[in-house]
Amino acid sequence: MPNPEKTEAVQNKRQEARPLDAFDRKILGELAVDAGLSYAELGNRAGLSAPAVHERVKRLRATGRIRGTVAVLDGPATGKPFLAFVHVDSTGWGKTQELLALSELPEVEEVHSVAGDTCMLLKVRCASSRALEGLLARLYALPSVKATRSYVVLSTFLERTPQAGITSALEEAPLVAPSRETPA
Amino acid sequence: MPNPEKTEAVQNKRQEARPLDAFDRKILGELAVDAGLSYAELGNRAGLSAPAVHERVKRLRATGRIRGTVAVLDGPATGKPFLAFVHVDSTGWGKTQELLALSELPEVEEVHSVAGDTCMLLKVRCASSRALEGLLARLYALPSVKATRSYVVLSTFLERTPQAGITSALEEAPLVAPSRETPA
DNA sequence: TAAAGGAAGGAATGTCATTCGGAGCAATCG
DNA sequence: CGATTGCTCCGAATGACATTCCTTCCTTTA
Repeated sequence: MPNPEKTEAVQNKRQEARPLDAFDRKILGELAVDAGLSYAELGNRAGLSAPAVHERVKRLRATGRIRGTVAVLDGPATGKPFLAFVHVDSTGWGKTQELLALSELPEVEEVHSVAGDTCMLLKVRCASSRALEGLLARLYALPSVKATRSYVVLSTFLERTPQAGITSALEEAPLVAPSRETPA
Repeated sequence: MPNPEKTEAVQNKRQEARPLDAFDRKILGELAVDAGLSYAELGNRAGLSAPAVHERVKRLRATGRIRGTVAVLDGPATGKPFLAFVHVDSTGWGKTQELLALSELPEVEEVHSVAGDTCMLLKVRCASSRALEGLLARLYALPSVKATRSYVVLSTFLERTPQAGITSALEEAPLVAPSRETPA
């Protein structure tokens, strides 16, 4: 019979207290750019053998670091050249259920609740300006939607999924004198 | 010697005048959700043999419909739990070169120029609020950046890459009477 | 110091991606 | 109207690669 306390400790170690060593981050960085790499090639780049990389990737998937592997489609080339960000101001709170229904549409790519002068932020990609109009019509059909502001994308300079790298320099050199809470 | 006119026609047919038949769209739809499917399984779902699917996928990649295959990383699980959309107001025009330099940072995931009351729209994901502050500091360090408005994401309800589906109903039922330009 | 857990490397095996050849079909041209 | 060309599909064969097993090494713990 396993010791429950120890089991929990091990699970914690597995699930959260594993701070992604350099090998993991290197593997994640490569896979975030090209998931079609073979484990052998991935091992070459990371300095590990193929089985070792396989083991780590399996763990990264199991622990949720890697959410999945997808093919990135080109919007214009697949018939949806219109990209827009839509800010939604809604009355009340918790009416998100209605907005989530819009997630069924393949045109809706992202739905976030945000802090700021707006409530919800949508990223939508559709076939034409008329389709965008139809989407806004559906938004306004929701009783809780008070107003929307659309930002139609003219040019996309960069668009990618989350990357593995972390720029530590961003956390240094604050605007004011550093507090003593986080000494070097 | 090939007929130039005919060659061009064929190339056009290959590069643009191929309107993605039902098989292609089905394949794209599946791969956009899970690129790890085997060609045999993909063939089952699309109603084709494995070599036929392989041929189509190769063509979809060659024609740019599929931009690549990537592993989707989980932001919080990989150490970057702070997601924000930053609107940038800049003076002048064509100063995007400076903004593109920020694309080097793995924290910057998207850079668009948009129509609306703002010029540029950035999607950034970073490790902490301090890192976000550091990123904004770098933005304001650019001489053309006049102001920014940040929308920090509180909850993400949906976040995915471009999908293959197109909701044709969105282009129907316009708000006003349909013009005679596009008769049924 | 001894023991145990975890991780990496090498080799073997199974699965799958990829290629090759042949057949059906449509459009085109004579 | 018939022949030909080009395209796409399928079945089989091959090769590469993912996946597993097992041994060894290292680190941690009692």
